[in-house]
Amino acid sequence: MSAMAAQEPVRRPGGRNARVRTAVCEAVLDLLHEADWDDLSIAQVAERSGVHQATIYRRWGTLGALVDDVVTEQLTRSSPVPDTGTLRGDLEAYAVQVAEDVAGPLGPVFLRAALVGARPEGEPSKHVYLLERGTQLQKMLDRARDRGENPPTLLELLEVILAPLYFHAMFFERPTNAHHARTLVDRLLALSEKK
Amino acid sequence: MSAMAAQEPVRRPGGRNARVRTAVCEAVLDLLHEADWDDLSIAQVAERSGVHQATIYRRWGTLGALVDDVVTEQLTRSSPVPDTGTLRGDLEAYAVQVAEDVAGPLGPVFLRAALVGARPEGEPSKHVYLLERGTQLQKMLDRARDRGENPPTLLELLEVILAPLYFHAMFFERPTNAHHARTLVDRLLALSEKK
DNA sequence: CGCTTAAAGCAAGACTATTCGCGTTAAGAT
DNA sequence: ATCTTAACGCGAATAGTCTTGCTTTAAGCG
Repeated sequence: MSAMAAQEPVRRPGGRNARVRTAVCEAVLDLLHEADWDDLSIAQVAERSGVHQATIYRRWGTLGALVDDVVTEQLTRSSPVPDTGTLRGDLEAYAVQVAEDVAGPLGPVFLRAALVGARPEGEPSKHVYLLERGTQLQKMLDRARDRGENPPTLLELLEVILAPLYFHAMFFERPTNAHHARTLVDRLLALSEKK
Repeated sequence: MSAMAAQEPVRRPGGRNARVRTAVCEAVLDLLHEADWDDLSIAQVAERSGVHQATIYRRWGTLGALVDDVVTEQLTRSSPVPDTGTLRGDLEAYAVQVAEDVAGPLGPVFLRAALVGARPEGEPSKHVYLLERGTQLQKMLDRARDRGENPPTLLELLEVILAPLYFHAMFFERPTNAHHARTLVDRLLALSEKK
């Protein structure tokens, strides 16, 4: 559950930067597993993490920005883009991975965070996260092309696989499962073949 | 912009029910057009609508529930399910409609509302809205089948058309347009043909 | 037309969330 | 080892949100 170890002697200037960050992140994740975003408060995070409220306000500003930061980092670290040797293999591994993420407790939180325009500065924003991920996925598709396979475009991948998985997480009680993920992969590959 | 006229002599018991509701709804929509959800407050809605804060708190409880209520009603009243005589025609009309809705100022708000578990009681919830809409769409598909066409399933429709449109609204700056909507319809029909 | 009653208005007060000034701590540099 | 400084901890001040008791209004009804 708590995947981030304290990386003691790091970070740039003045303060005991990193320690605070990991403590806060852990607290947020913990609390998010115990209750909804709506039940979360900065006061709560402060208490749980042992970091003073004022510090959290100073570093993140709002609850939205904090959650966004934490959740994005968490998801980014979790799923590496697969490289199984076949397009189908890659796609299935990726789809199942996403399905799991999105079905987990952080799934809805992540989606909601994407809709909250609350980043400290003009910083990152969901789009950049998506772009980074997009770049990796593009490489995956390129590999397939290099092998002589006939991969879909990145946009098709996003629309046919990612979008439905997110959609389920938003509107259906039981979001997704591996079988569903595989159905989506079939659909995407069928599209590519047709062309 | 303000689509709801005051329906004076209606509603059930005691109070001057309807007048207040429409005033509040209008205020919320106005304010939502002017700024983000995050900048919205109940105090603001009270001032703009001329309805007292306490009244709003008593009737809706939270900002989330209020926005959810207003936005859902708004979207529900807007788009009727089309009946053009052909499956393709229906699908295109529907897709373009949704694309417009979701690209408008209320699009992101609606999506966000779907992720906020803030309904007064255990009442409606997004799912019911979706179900209602789903029923209508199912009828549309049934009509196509009765005409001898080969329509997709409702789930396929949702996944191939609705999900990508929502996805774009969430993660891309320029959400969608009619052309994109038509591409999605093509994709869906291609899937049906294959089977 | 005059009751009954649910819902609205109002204002005070409780409760939270957010900001601020100031003293303290420790990371990185000399 | 000492110095510098950004970031932290703390408590108090401020601002904003939400609740509550009481009074008033008007919809529906006899």
